Amino acid sequence: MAPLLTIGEFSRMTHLSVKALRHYHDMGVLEPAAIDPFTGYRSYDATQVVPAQVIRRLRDLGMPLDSIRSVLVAPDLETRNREIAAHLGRMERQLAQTQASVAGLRALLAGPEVRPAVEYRKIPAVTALAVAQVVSAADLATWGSDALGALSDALATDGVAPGGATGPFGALFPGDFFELERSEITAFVPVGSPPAGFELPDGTVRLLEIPAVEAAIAVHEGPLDDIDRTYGALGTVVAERAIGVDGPIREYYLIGFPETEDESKHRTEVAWPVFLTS
Amino acid sequence: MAPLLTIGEFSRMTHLSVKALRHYHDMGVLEPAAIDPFTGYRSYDATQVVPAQVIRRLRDLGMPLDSIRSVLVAPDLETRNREIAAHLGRMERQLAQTQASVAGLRALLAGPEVRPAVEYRKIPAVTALAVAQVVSAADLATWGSDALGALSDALATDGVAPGGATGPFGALFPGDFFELERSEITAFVPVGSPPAGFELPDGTVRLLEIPAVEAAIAVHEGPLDDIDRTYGALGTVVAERAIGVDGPIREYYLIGFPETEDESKHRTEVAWPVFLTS
DNA sequence: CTTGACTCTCCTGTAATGGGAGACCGGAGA
DNA sequence: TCTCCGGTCTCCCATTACAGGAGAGTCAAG
Repeated sequence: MAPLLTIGEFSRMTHLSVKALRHYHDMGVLEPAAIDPFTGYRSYDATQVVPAQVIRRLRDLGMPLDSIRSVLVAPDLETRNREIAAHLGRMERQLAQTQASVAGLRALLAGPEVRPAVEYRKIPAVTALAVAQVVSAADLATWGSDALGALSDALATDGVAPGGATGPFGALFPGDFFELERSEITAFVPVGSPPAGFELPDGTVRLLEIPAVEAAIAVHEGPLDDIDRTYGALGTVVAERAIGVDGPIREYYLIGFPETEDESKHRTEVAWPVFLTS
Repeated sequence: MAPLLTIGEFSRMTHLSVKALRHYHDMGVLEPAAIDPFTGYRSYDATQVVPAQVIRRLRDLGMPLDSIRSVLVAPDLETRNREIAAHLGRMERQLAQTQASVAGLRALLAGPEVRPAVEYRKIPAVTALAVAQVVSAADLATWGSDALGALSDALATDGVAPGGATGPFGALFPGDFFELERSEITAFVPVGSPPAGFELPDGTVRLLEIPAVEAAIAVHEGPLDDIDRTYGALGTVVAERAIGVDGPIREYYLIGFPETEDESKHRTEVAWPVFLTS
């Protein structure tokens, strides 16, 4: 009453290649209903057609096999839907980034080389609330908004910063972050000196002295996805003047998501520390 | 006046990892401005920042390095834009397929198991105009519409088919097409017997005798992306009744794109040849 | 001269298969 | 019974665009 199918028959029914079915077996995503202990022949059950087709759909959506396995073993519909929704969210974000890339590409190809103005300026030392964590480039955006939230919460805590923020939010990027795509990033917001002996309640937000620095500075206009253009212009100017570089690169978010959703209105100051050699 | 940059400096300016830059060098996508013949150290030029950023954008769009190389060596803007447009077209199609997959997935997960009705019927032999080619699963949709066009053109040719088509368009899929994702597919349209000795002008369209066959048949409703559901149901029924399988599987496009753009209205008959063993 | 930061090449690993080799299995015809 | 052919098995290698790390050479400053 439950006829078993050979891998070839099952392949025809599900439109999954034999190779793929064997791979799904190895990965534990779709186990054959039976395996002949002597010949190793796989046998599938007609009831496995539907799961196999679900797998096909999820693969079409680019979901990795590991995630598919979790989805399939999820007992209840709720967990299952949550996993799928999470994946669709990732897809959506990826699509948004694709569109941003297209826009950035157009600007880069058609653009008349509008070099942002670069100035040399000394940034004074400040006291700041800060959070630091090792972050990879892929997680930067997510981590950034989390960090911003944490800093905002800390700011709002009574007694921490009597005068509120004394400047825009910023972040420190060690040089090797751009080379390795992964390094410890520090997000901060400058505040007036807090009452002596004051202790922060939360463990992640610390009080940090951001040292003074002399830097080449340019303001990036537009979405952060395009910020490499400003880095390039800044780096070119720095290189042309033959000036040494030292210390982490800083970004100051003059206008960001808290101010407006319209990314084209965003303004970010990039400060590239230098010390004059000439 | 043209200062050379180390790979690390260039990495910081472009937000491309050192590893990626070396890889681009190996692939011939972005050659360093100079290479020290003794140490092998790569040196980059400030003018290479913009090309590097273009590469970054194209990679964000998922364009393979081979294509990026072609784009970069393209001398004129026109060729360049054509390449990019072609890639965006591919992306768009992929997006459409993603959406279709989401819809299909919902139907599969939420669906109340609406099994299409399966009947056993004998299909009589017919004479048909046919085109055949080895096609891989990925190219199936494209090839299908091309083949349909070729067949329509042949039909419209004077004297070929005095009575016009005598039935819907169809296609033959050898069993191993679904297992290997690549096999020789035959698209055909039945016609009345043409005048004796008549010769077709075009080389690709041939006259073919489609043999009679006894088959299990089900009608698939909706887009072809979901046709594996009908294959599964059909295969399950065939397997449950313990019936042998022989010959290529056939699809008849009762209602397709020529009739309506609305894919949910499409109707495709799937005929799975069987010969009764009981 | 040493140290530490930087760079080099080369090898391995990733994810999800495809391609192919060489061997085994099962049913059908001679 | 032998043989043939198609189906299946397990391995191993290739793909893409890098990342990670080993081991060694290079550069500039103290």
